[in-house]
Amino acid sequence: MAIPRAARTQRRTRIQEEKEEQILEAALDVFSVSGFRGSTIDQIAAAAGMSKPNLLYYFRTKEAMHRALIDRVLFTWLEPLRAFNAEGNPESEIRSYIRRKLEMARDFPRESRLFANEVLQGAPHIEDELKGPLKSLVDEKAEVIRVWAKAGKIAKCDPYHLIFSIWSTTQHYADFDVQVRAVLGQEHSGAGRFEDAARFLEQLFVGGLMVQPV
Amino acid sequence: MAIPRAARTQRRTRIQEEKEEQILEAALDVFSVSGFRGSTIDQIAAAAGMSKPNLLYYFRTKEAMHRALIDRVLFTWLEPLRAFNAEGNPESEIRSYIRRKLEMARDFPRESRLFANEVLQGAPHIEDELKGPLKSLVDEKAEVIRVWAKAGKIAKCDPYHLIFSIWSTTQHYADFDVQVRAVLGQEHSGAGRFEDAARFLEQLFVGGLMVQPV
DNA sequence: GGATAATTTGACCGATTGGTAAACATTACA
DNA sequence: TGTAATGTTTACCAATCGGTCAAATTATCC
Repeated sequence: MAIPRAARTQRRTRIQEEKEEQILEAALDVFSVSGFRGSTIDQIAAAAGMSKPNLLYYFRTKEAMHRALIDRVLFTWLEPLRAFNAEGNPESEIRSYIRRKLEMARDFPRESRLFANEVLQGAPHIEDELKGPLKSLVDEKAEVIRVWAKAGKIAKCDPYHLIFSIWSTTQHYADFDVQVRAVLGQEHSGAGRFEDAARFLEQLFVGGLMVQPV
Repeated sequence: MAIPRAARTQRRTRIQEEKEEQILEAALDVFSVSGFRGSTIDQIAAAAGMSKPNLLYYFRTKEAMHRALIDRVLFTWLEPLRAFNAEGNPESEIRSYIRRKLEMARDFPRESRLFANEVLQGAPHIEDELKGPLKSLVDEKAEVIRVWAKAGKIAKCDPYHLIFSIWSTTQHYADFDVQVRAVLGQEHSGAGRFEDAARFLEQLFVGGLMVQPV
């Protein structure tokens, strides 16, 4: 007789590790495209190459899968911002933050779209994370930027909107990838677009922030 | 005997005008939050205050409703970019483009989210619009920017990525509104955030583009 | 190798999905 | 005011939805 997964307290089996990994990978594929409401368990089961009841043996509900996925991805997603260093040189910190965020957009577009879908639809499942851990982290880093501005190391500016603008410009290349490629056309849709974007964005932010405004 | 709407060629009735308006308004509410797949006809019918079959009398399928909505919204959505004027002063043109886009994010967030949902999910219904009318318009305006840069009126930069960055930063305040408010906290989530954003973005883009880079 | 626990499957459930049929009600117009 | 066209509703459909169950299968451990 099988014991429902959530009731177990024992150590996880090898099979459990593998299958849960498999499922979350498939779930990322599906949720990142269609959002929570638009995704079905059948789709995820098909993508994971297993039957629906089998999938539900590991995650008892669609919500549970989504939550596990969010939890797993959120931490790494905030890594670049966490690496933002108060002691560093402002210009190079901002440059490398942009670069890191762009690399994540390039290498983990599904993760970006997972959050984009979620936030776009009102963040019904991650409201707490936004108001809690995310806000705290941003508050902390905004304070760093504020101090830099006060010390004249960068232009006076609203640190929150600065962070928003770095988020939006970089994640744009993951979330709106289809549009970016449609507009650039086939000839400029290769991998090079990320380097072009990096060059432009560093120019924009360094130029826009490293001089005192009039 | 009722004639299915799509088969009619006659002039539209007063009732048709009103009801179709009502339906598209409700559809915008629903589609902009849940995307195409995640929205149901029942939700839209409820939001429009009419029965499902009644709604289906005016739009025969969910797809037809979505398409009508996209068609209606796309034109006005591109208005700010269309207003971008080659003869104008570069600085003030960029400033007013940012301002207009921000005003649209503030006043028409549902329209922004409708497109965001669609593009995020791979743009299955508007691929042609992206590769056709949208690309053409962007190509045209990118050429204007390129000429400005060549003439030394603004810094040398990739015009496409400049446009992308204006899109992303401004639309961010509509598409990711929940996140923006969560991070800013209650005290800074009032209407003033759009003015703060405008101030920051104008500073960023003018500072980043009006001086020649090193 | 056998007992036991973990895993997988097919058959199924009630609810919801997009959409239809036809009867009924209302409106526009002569 | 009569009537034909337009508009609305109730009842319904097959397909799909999230999820359950019990039986069958496989892995683990002594």
